[in-house]
Amino acid sequence: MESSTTAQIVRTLTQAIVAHQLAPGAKLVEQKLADQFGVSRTLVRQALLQLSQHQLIRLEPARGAFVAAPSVNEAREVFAVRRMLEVEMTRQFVHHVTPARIRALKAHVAQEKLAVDQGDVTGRTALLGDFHVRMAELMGNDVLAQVLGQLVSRCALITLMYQSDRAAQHSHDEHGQIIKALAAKDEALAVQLMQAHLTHVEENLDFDRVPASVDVSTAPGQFADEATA
Amino acid sequence: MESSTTAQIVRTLTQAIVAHQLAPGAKLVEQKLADQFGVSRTLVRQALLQLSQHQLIRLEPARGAFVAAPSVNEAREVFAVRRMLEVEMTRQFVHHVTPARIRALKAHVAQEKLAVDQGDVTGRTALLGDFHVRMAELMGNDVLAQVLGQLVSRCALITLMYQSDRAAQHSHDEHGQIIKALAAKDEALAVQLMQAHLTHVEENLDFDRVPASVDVSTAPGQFADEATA
DNA sequence: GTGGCCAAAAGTGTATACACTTTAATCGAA
DNA sequence: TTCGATTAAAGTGTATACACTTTTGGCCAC
Repeated sequence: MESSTTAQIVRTLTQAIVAHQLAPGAKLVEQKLADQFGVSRTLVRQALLQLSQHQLIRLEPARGAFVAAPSVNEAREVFAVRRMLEVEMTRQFVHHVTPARIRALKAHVAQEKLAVDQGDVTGRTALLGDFHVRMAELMGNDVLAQVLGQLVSRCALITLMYQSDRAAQHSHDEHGQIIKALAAKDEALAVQLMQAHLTHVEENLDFDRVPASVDVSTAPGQFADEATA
Repeated sequence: MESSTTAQIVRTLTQAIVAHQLAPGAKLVEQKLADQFGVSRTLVRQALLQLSQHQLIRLEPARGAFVAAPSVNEAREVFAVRRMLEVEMTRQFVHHVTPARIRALKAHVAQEKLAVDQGDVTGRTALLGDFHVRMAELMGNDVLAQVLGQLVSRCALITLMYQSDRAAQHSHDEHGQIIKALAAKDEALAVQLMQAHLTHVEENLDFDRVPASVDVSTAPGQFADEATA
């Protein structure tokens, strides 16, 4: 279950950040994290360094690590890049459709449905993002999957900062439609649906909502206390 | 000139790797690097961690750091992703052309010409790659520039491993043509040229050449001795 | 009260120390 | 000689120590 301890810390913190157990802007104090994980600051620092490269935290010299609070502008840029990649990915996917791949996507969307229906915000957000990464993996391009994975992580943070609540179900539905178009090998439709899907996700972000307004106290996770800084 | 020491080490090592002063597969021993840079292993380890995330080195647990030797398959994947991004980027660039931007690109290509004419392999490779990153920057999408920057770094390593010598001039020429098409706001032509350009770069890679055959001893750089391991 | 200065506390940045793993070298037996 | 085992050397992984920076809290002057 655990690979290199550092990787485990990165995973845990990533989840905590993406799930908003750690609020954007919250400070991450090395010694406190070290105590929580039962390791020395050395490993925590390694983890923080990686998280900063994933753009999930900001590292200010001599001041510390702070959970990233992506700007509206940055959000738009991330989505622009995703559109570039995913529209083309969808186009190519149509020509590499196999029954097994369609099955894999359907299985994934089934998981999404579970999370959405149960109101599992954390799992839901992760799964909705992973759908896109899964497509990349199924196309057999690991580099694409990796790049997309990074972008989707950043989107998760952005989404949770700005997304209005009812958008999840909508995203889930659109994934289903996309799969149908892929299965039918309808390139034009699939591309158009993916394009629209990404646009919807972006448009549904409510950039007027003040980021700081997200309520942390309702998520009594492992790190809730940390987020109050 | 130097920001955080670690970043400086990353830059220096990146250059050394991309310029083949450190041969693919060469082992990087932490203490030796620490001595060379006049710092402790702590900072070297931070740098190595970052380089591994950039896919420029492989980090094998308890065994050490080794300069990456990208496989043919990985090379193709990287180029596939670049094509996805850059074709679309080119398409959009046409609609955002300004005289200043065209001038900036021309200035860059002028630098390329200098490096190519002088036979400056290191500078040449860096500049030929940076052309694409520059386009992203000029479009004002920092996220795109960052993602592309990573991919281009990996390409530099790949290119230097596999690229036949005469390809640099060709790439340089194609950059010039692309700029012309952009200046003329000819979307179809610009896209087609970029598409062709990336295909050429990829096709010109000679995957039959044994990677280990690159000659390190002719590059008497700061780290030439390291590369013999 | 308010603003600014000084000192103590908290926290980060880097180096060092030490345990553990891998690698190599040496020696003995077949 | 060659193979295998044993042991020393080299190297990595993690913790700790300590210097330096930032933050905080209190005190005094105004």
